[in-house]
Amino acid sequence: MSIKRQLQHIIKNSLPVDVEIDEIMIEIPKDRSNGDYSTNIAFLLTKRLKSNPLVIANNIKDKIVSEMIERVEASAPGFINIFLNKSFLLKSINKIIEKNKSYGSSDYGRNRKINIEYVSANPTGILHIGHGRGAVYGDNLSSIMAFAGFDITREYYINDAGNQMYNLGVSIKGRYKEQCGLSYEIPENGYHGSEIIDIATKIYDFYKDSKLNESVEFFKKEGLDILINEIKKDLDRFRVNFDVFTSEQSLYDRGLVDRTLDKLKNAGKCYIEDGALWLKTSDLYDEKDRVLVKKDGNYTYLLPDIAYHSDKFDRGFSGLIDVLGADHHGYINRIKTSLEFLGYDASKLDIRILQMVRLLRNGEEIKLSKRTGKTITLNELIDEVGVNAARYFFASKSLDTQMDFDLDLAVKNSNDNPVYYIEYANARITSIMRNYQGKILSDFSTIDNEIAYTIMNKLIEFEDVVIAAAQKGLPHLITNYLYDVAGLFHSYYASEKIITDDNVYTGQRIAFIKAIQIVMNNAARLIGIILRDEM
RNA sequence: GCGCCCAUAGCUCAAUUGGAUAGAGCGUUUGGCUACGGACCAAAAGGCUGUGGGUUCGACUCCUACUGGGCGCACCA
Repeated sequence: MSIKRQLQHIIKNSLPVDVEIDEIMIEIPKDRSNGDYSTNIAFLLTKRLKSNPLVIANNIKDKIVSEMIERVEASAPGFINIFLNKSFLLKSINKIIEKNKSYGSSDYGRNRKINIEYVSANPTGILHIGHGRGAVYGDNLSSIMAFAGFDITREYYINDAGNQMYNLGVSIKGRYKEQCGLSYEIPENGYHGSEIIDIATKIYDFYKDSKLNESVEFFKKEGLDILINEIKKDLDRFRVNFDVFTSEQSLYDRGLVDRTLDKLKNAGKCYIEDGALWLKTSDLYDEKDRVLVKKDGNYTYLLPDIAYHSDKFDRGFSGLIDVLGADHHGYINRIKTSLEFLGYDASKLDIRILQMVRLLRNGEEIKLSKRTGKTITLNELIDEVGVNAARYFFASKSLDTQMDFDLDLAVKNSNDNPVYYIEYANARITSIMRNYQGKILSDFSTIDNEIAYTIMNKLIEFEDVVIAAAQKGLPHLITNYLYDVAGLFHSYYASEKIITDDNVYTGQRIAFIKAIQIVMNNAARLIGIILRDEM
């Protein structure tokens, strides 16, 4: 059980009245002279106990007793401050070593099945930096929630149907004709990225000009295969993983889209106007109604999207999470409304909006544009700064932050990147371990260093940090935590020598730094960073 | 115009989602390499948290009105 959870139980038992366990807020004071942990429960009980918080705190404090607690103080205006005892902290070192890679994991999620959908970039081009942020967020959230005891399915939705696919086919065919030395044109809403030219070149190299009479459909299929492959390859390189790729076309093939349309009609939520079929989404959360079937008989993207989300619910997930860019925020209300119409609980669909990444090069903004195809690809980014630094960069910012990303600056600063600081701590530990030939001990009678205790306090917090990150969907709590641990280790390293002639002294410290290393690597793994042992 | 998001040190970002004296990195300044890896450590300077009101024991955090930015407002996805 995590430290906070344990303290909640201990405090609950000390109270004169019954409270919900989660009403007891446990915090870590910024100033450690206010305790290792503190609670504000006394403030919350003022009305029920008809007394002032400090009096309540004083009455409660002596009833808070546990072998992990050294002492408890009441502090104005009513905080209860808890100090852990040192032998408890020291014992945690053995616990960490014993649990090793599973240290920090918990059953907090009670195995609830959660589906997390992220990236889902249209296969009309390769991944650029903007996709990187969503990819890192989704991947990290998945890892963190899985570690906190949720049953996570990582999913990518491939929009391989609809008219953007037709435009892809037309664009590739145009470039193919260009390869063949013929006149060509790319339509206004076609795709102009250099990868489209690459695809046409591949087709030309293979078939020469024998495919000039092929329909757009042929080029569409060829392009789709190549692009999906490229996307998967890039994600793999970026250590972003998926369990399931769901194709939009497959929803049509399985008849789910038509069935969804029928259900919506039967629910009485559709009407016809101007030759199109509308869904009355304004009945609930949406500001206006949306078209499901266009005048020309084609479906809008919304219909298969509703079918897709229904299918996810039908697959038995108790919660769905969609990771979307800020430019899609208008989408939330229409999809939620649609799902309610079909009888699903829309509150179980959690849509996480990430703010946009503004791309700069030499301080100048690069406008993403289909027309020019100008962008910075994910691959370019990785080539320049590496996977670790790129992932850390995205992971360390909260999703509400509108970030500027200047590739030139990133390359220039890559040696100052916090990830190096973390890796350096890991490399130092590895190096010390290599230099030590003796035994690793499991009692810690000689360890008595303030920084060391601060570190132990930090290490035992890990499970709570993971739970908080999972619960709130904030992977950057893990990056912050990891950075803190690395910093503490560097301080400790400077404060006392670890390898000496004294085998007891050294063997105890080796165990300690081993525990630090375990926690650092577990945290790093959750955010897709692999710590090198050598710099 | 309407809706969502944002505004914190010179710059890039945190702040345990309402807690105690708002913290890091970069940059600037000072000190430390005969300590296991100096890509490090110790320290200083830098803030009316965009502005004005409000809510309460307590506000960067919640409400409200402004100011300034990002993103939406399709029979595109």
